[in-house]
Amino acid sequence: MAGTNQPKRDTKDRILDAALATVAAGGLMGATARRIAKQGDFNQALIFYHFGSIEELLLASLERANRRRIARFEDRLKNVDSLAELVRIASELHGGPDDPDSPALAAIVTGWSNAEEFGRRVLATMQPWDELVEGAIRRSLDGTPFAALVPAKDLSWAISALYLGIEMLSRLDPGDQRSQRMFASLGGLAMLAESILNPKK
Amino acid sequence: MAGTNQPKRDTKDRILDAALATVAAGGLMGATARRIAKQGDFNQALIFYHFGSIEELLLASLERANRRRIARFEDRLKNVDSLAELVRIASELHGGPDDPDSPALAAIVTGWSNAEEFGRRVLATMQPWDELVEGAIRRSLDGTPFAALVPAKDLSWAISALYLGIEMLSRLDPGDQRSQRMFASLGGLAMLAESILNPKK
DNA sequence: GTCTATACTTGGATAGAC
DNA sequence: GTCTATCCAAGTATAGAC
Repeated sequence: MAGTNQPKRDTKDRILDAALATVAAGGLMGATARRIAKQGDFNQALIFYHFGSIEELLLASLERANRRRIARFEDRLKNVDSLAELVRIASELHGGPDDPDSPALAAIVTGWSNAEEFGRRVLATMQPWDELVEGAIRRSLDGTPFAALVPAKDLSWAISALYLGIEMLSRLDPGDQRSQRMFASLGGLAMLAESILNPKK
Repeated sequence: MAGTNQPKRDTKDRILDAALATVAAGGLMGATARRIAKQGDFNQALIFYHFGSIEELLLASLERANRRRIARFEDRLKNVDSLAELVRIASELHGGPDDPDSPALAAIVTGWSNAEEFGRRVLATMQPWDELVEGAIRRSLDGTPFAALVPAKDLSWAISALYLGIEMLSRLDPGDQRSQRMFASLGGLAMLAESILNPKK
């Protein structure tokens, strides 16, 4: 496959770029062969010639983008030795405006599209949970030093995110063993944290 | 709309049930009008008569299932006053075998299907991250009481889940303000936890 | 390797009988 | 309110010329 030279200037890369851009713009369901080809200004048939199918193309683009991100972050990650730093890296990874792949990666992994009407209504559905969790957090932290330091709203949002992520991951994972253990550990952690911070109870 | 009586025995409910079941089985992309109708053993045209479109049907089924879950849990949630209990509820919510809606809800929210070949490959893509994070956690917790109590593997899995959830939520959220603040709070939290547990640093 | 043209399939949605 | 039949659009994929 890696011949002596390329005829034009790596068409496969152009296709991969176009796939990512198309997913970023319209979500997974919007990433059709026709639209990807239009986005990258090449012929639709090339996708099948080079990748065989849309699924294969999507996976290939995910894998390439992921390799890039890992290459950019692994040195730092390998030397992290504080939780605060770890959170900072995740934050960069998430919000970095210099990485155009980010939305496409999330879309391929999570599978749903951009924040149109549909997205907003999905979000609205979750709001009552958010409020319930926020109240629970407030009551939980009441009287601990955490109450002043961590806004309950932010923490409840994080918990919503964590919960959704767990649903998603365990859905991709056939066995679903890890989520069970994870919840157990998390429960132990929460209990420990409370006994340290709020022994009065 | 709520007439004096129903002709057969609430067809709309049957359609909603079938939609949920179909999504649970084959993911969002597998939830086509024809398959939903086959699943519920009714006519395809009824979907459009009662709901107008597939999107509307999916949203309606999400909303109904969500209302049910909230009704079942809100009393307990309103009285939670410990983080450990909160985690326990989330765990029940996640793993409860008595709630058949769970996979469908997650699928509608997350948008991608069941753990076929595609899902496994998506998962495989994330494994290197998992390992990097696990290492970071081990080094972070080294020398603290947490090291013995919380398996780094479980914690790293939780962090992967949290991260994906954040990506997903902030994608649904047009403004994307909350994720910024959440990361800030989370960073502060991590720093605080470390200064308490490991003042030697 | 790249293009044009097109075959084939599936899916959303509607018309109109009952 | 439910059924049959069908239209139409969009999508994946392939054949074959260049």
